[in-house]
Amino acid sequence: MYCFNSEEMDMSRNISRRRHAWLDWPVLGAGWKRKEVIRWSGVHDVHYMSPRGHVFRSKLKLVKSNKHTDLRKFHYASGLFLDESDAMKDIECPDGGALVDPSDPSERIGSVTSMPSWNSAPGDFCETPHSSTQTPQRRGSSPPRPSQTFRNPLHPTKASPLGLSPARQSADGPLPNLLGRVPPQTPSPTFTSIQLLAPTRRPDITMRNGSSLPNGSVAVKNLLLHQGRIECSMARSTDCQPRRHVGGCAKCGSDIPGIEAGEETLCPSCRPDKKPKQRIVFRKVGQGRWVLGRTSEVDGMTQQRRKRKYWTMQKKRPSLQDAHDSDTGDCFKDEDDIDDDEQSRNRRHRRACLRCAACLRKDCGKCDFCMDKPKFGGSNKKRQKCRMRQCQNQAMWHLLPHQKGRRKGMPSTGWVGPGRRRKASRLKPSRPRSKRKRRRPIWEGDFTDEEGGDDGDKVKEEDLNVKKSYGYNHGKTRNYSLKKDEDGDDLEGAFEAALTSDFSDQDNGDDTFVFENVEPYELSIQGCFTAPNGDVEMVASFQSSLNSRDQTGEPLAVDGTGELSSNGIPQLSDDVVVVRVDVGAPAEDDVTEVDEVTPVITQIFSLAEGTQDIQGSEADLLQLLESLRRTVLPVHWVGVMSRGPMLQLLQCSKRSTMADTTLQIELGFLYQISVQNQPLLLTHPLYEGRPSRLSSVSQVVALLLDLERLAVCQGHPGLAPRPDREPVLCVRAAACQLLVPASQERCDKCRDSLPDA
DNA sequence: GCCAACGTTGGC
DNA sequence: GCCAACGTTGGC
Repeated sequence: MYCFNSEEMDMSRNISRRRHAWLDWPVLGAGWKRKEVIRWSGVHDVHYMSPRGHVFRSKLKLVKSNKHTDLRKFHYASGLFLDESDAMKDIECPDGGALVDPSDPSERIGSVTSMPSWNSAPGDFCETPHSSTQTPQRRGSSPPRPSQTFRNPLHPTKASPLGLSPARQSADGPLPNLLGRVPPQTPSPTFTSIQLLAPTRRPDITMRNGSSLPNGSVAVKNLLLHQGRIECSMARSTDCQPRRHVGGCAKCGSDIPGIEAGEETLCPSCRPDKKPKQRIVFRKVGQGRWVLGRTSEVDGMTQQRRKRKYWTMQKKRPSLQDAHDSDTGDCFKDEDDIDDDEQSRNRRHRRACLRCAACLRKDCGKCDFCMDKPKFGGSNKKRQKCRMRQCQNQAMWHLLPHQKGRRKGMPSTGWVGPGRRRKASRLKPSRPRSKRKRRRPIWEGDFTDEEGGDDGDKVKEEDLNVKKSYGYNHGKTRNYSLKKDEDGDDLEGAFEAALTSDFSDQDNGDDTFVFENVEPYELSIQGCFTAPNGDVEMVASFQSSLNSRDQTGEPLAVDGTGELSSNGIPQLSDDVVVVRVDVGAPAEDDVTEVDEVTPVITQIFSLAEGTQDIQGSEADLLQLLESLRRTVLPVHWVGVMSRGPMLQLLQCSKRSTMADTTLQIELGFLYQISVQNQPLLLTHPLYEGRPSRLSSVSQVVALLLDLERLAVCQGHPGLAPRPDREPVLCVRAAACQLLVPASQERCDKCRDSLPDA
């Protein structure tokens, strides 16, 4: 076994570092640099830097910025021109105008001053008779011949573990491409098997112009060898003549019908039957999530553990965690998790739930992040996702729309972002914020929500509540008239304006919405309206009407046909304007996903008088669901169908005081309310004066609105002493009422159980 | 090969 | 502590 000495180890490290360092790349001209980046996954990326420091990460960008230079034959990965004659033509003919860019001569590839003529360069290594003239090469009549050589002879060196893959490719002879074909010209295996495996030997590749190519790249070498443009140290030896095939199988030499001379491939017997079996298999198990091992190798326990680790990792990140997601699993890790966690840290997490309105919308094209994007004419410095597209549940806090106000340089017209937070007076809710929204209490066994609960987080959470609650109890009515977005996406416009309405500095600077006196109502994302003229309009004056359980006339019921009114919207009341938002069929995915976190109700309570008259069908529930989806629900309430069949209304925001509350409507529109899997007792005041069945949209909305005025009883801290800094775990009194008015922290029963009570 | 954007870092 | 800048990486 060969052991590296310290010098070789240092050199190897240097080589490794060099692969991430900028190297001069005179092929493109003086001042140009090139860098190879090897990703964690093993993928190689190549970047170029102009003399002015502009970095190009793709050939497209390179070409775009050098429109006057023909880079069609520039091999981006290797950094060389595939056809030397073309390269020389470009480089040697600056006066022809092809290279001249008066506007930016320093950026020009292959400018006169930067790249001397290959022919006249001192130390020209072209030693063949043809090297003094370009004619044969230009005409393409001469077969490729070694026209370049290493200035410094190479010496066989011991193999290094670095760069094994390309070396093996060379050592084993030419590898076929996907079609089983091999390059027509390959260097001697004797040479490649030793030299390309020796990263500790990095002799310079000397170009004709006398400049040295940094040859840390195996790809460069392979290309040069492939093109016959360089020679190995044994170039003078007859053993080092490029192996050439006239045609036929490159491995056994047999003729292959249909293969012309000069074209090489592998015969069927020599061609690999199939792709080699991967020794390491990553399986994609979800959006952005991968697991190691084949399906058969991943048992349920492993999946569970990996899922737990995934969320363990997520909990460490300062993000706004999705309400459902963080409820899964505990945060304990076993020893096996450590390595995987280390890997996980190296991977990026897609900060998108892919379900919220922000995730589903398109780039606004107006925020600072969009303006930074190259497609919007930006310089790509920020490289951030559109602010309006930042996930409401998982985005980094500082990227959210209201976190970035107008700054210098932002346009004064058009959308200017949500802006700075309003002055406190404008944001102040009608009652103390602490009473309006409370943090969820910590319950026994609940480890999901309270980590990092420092003051800063509290502030952020409050701000989040601000963000997610588009309306406040100002005692005013708001009329929204939201212009359709430029791309015609109603939802975008609605969401954008919904956000903007509360956070923009320009309360009246934008004519897309106005404020009038109306009872506030927290508009959910789905609560946007489309006017017949195509504009998105919203009139949020339905608080009173929706809340009127005893309003004159029968509450709007979903009729047997499920028909809507003439304008395609369910009739709620005269002062409610509802516009279709999502008329698609209930997404199965949604049902499935929400189902995972749906509390399991083991006991059914119903206000129906007796169970013998249960009537109705699943179709009735579906019609009710469809109507609910077309109407305005209190913020973040979502209706889904689940097994039973059962229509469930869930509060999707974990920040809501109703996060743990579920309204279930069963066949016959019998319903029940559960809080943290516990049924709300029939004696609860919430049931008073309420119909026994929720057969209409207005009844459902009214109940949800009433629920939003409540909060989950925080219980009382247990009697068991807790060490300092340990979270206080709450327990409930035996007869806890579960839901209390939002102004109260706990019900009477739990209050009586307080230690000092 | 290219784009999108996540996550870190250095300057302020 | 904030944030502009950008290295870096995942996905297509």
